[in-house]
Order: sequence, then structure tokens, then C-alpha cells
Amino acid sequence: MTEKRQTSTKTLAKPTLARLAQYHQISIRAGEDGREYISSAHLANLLEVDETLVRKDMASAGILGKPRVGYATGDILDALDRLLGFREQANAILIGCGSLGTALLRYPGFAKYGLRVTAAFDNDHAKVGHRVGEFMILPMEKCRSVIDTFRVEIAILTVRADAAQSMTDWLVQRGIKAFWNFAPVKLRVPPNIIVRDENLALGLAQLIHHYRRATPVSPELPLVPLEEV
Amino acid sequence: MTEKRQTSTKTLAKPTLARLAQYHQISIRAGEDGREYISSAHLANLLEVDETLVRKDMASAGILGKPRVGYATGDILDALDRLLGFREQANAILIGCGSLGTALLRYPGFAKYGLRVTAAFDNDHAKVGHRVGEFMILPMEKCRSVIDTFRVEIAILTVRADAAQSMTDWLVQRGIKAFWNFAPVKLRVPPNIIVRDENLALGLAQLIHHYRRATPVSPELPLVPLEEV
DNA sequence: TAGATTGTTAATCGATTAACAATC
DNA sequence: TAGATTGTTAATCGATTAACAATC
Repeated sequence: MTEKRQTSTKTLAKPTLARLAQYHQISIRAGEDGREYISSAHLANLLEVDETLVRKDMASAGILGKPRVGYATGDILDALDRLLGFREQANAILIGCGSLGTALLRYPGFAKYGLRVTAAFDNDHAKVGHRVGEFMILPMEKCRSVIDTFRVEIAILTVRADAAQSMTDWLVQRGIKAFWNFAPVKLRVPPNIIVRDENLALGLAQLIHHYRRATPVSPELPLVPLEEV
Repeated sequence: MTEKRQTSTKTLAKPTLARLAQYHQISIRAGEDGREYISSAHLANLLEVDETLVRKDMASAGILGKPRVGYATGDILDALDRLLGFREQANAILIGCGSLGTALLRYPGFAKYGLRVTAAFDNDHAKVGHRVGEFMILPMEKCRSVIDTFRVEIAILTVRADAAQSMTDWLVQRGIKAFWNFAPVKLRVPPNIIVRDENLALGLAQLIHHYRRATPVSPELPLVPLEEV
């Protein structure tokens, strides 16, 4: 009966959730490396936050540490797998088998979060029928029946920017509840529909800004052809 | 002389910078669609923030709006290109030509931010010599001289998680100042070295959590083979 | 025990929002 | 002019940090 403690039903603050996902990832790696305990100071150092904050996060996830030792990586994974919902399986489809979509199809790491990619689709009939990793690219015409048959509620969206919004509308109508969106546009969705934007260009923009702030612009650029290097 | 107004030298708060990058992207698209003005209300709606915040952001970037009309997309792009540092060219190398690295090499959008990918490298000699988009994959042995010749200070890191830290250390020693890191690990770097983590797994973890919070777990899963759908 | 670490409450800080003035 | 929108200062809110107690 002890296993059913509810760890508070209050919704996690966004930055807290982001840190918990990091603790989870770090704990997986630590476990693989055979490290059984991690201190709040160590985690704080990695995330560049105050160690008090780490302890507060742990408390909010119901994870208890041992004074003089730290937090058990197994405890962290257990609590976070449960709290974040990685124990249940969910089916996803991937839409848009361009180079990024293809790369994601080859990535084996989704299973850690309970995500099972069921099928991959593309509008381009030239791509249909080709294999990518363990998937056969299906035509969009099959999408509806795959969603229904496998009760798919999650879509990984790797279509071009100009197609993303209309594709999203279409998928919402067909019952998709959550989008992992790689198109560099803000999607407009009804309330209750969840969108996570993985807008890589925004990340690059921010990196470039920090780089420019920190580093003087180098004067001239050499014109040596790459072959001669 | 008017063009040299300094727009305040104060460093931008992190969330502000993230929003400015979004305004930039939205303005590019609006410009392409022939929309000349955007109101703070429109931007606020897209980003799901208060419109006052948008106006404060614009002020902090030195962008002036017109009452009754909004902000000119051209003004936004001009100011942000300058403020964020997209006008200067910078050379980058890409390390790790797996599926994700390959996908990035095919992406033409870096130029918008002044980034020019100079060369792509891989440790795996089986990959060396193959073309990816307009790039020929080079062996790591060539990396040092490319960095020196082209004065490269930015690295796009798409190596496996277990290789990321040592590769980073090596690149830092050779003069790389900024990392766009796609490996799912927190990199440890000296101060002054800039890292932007594009940790896709963390994004997925957060999406799954929100999805689980919002959606009841569906009971059974059908076992129809995909071929029959 | 002393010391290292976790746990928790109170104080601070910074980002967002509210209120309202200014402008075309 | 009236109305719509920008611009700015003050108030609020929430997240982080500081201080210190508890524990092994």
C-alpha cells in the first residue's frame, strides 16, 4: 500500500518540469555508469542552479535523499518515471519523412519515455513504400485508419513550415491530442491539445546572439579552397 | 549617424532573448506573406503571453511601433538582425555525420543567422569521403587545420552521447568558442565557452508528461499487424 | 562526536501583468 | 473627434536563493 503515495497532485511549474527531465536523464546515465547516488550539489553543478533548488525539486517529486550520501539514482528514476508518466505506453505517428523525420525514425531512445512509433507517413508518393530503419513509409491516405486502429494520440511533426498548420488542423480533427513539432512555426491549436515545439532555428538564433556578445567579430575571412587544407 | 544608435548595451534576459528570436522568425514569415505590420496583440496571441510584455520586448530591442498600426515587420527584422548579431558571418563545423548530423547538413536555413557551415567531420572512416548535400565528409584528422584555416569558432555537435564530452574538450582546446549541442548530455565547458543544448529527449519527456496529465490512459492496445490496416 | 548532507521556511529577486498616459 | 494601438511606470506574482534546522 505504501507504493500508492500520491506525491501531491499539484501541477509542476514549467521550469521545475524541465529540471526533473534533466535529473531523469542524468540518473539514467549515472545508473549505466554504476553510480548509485548523486548529491544535490552535483546535480546543481551540472544544471548550473543553486543546490537548494535541486533539493526543493526532489521534495516536489517525492524523492527522499540520505543525509551524507545523496539521492539514489534508482529512487530518482522510479519516482520520475511514475510522476512524469513514462511507465504507460503511448502510440505515436511520424508525419513528414524528410531528412529530419528520417533521422528521428532511426532514433531508438523514445521507448524510455513509453513512446512507441507506430508508423511514418509522407505526402510525397515518391517516398511511399521506401524503408527507413524499421519503418515502411505509408501514404497519408492510410493515416486515418492507423490513428483509429492503434488509437494514436501523439504525432511527431516533421513537415515543412508551410504545411505544418494545415497538417496540424487535419490531425486534430482526427483525434491527435499531442504534437511534437519540429516545424519552425508556432502552431495554433484548440485548448487541451498539447504542443511541444522543438524549433531548432530559435536555438541557433540564441546561440549566435550569445556568441556575438562574447566574441569579437574576426576581421577577414580566408578564401582557401577546402581541398587545399 | 542615426544608424549607430546603441539600443542600450545591457544584456538581454534569457526569456526576453527567446521571445525576440520568435518575433524574428514570425516577422520573416509575415514578410514573405506580404504582411507589413504586426500588432503586439497578434504577437502576444501567438506566443501566449501578455501584449504588454511584447511591447516591453520591442522597447528593449529599440523597435518603435506606430499607434493604430503596429510594428513594421521590416523594422523588427532590421533591429533584431543587428541586435542579435545575424549580420556578421561566422564559420561552423559539424561533428558527427549520423542521421541527425546528416539532416542538419541538408538544412539550408542557417544562413539567415549568418552561419556558414564550412565542413563536416566523422570519426568513422567508412563515412569519410561520402557526400551529404553539398558537403564531403572529412576525417577528424583534418579538423584541426580546417579550424585554423577558416578561423572556425562554432561547432555543431551531433555525436553520440558517450563521445560528446571528450569531443567537446578536444574542440575547446583547438579554439572552438560556441557549441550547438545535440547530444543528450550536459556538457562541462570552461567559462566563456558558450553551449546551447538542443536536447531533444528532454523535450519529448516534457511533452509526454503534459500528455499524461491531460489524457486518461487508454485501456487495451490492439494487436492488428500494420499490413492489415 | 563532528561533519556532511538533506529538508524546509523566510527573504529576495526578477519577470510578468495591471493601470494608465501618449499618439496617430 | 473617437478609437485603436503603442509606451511606460507601478504592482503583483512566482521562482530562486539564503538561512538554518534536522539527520545520519
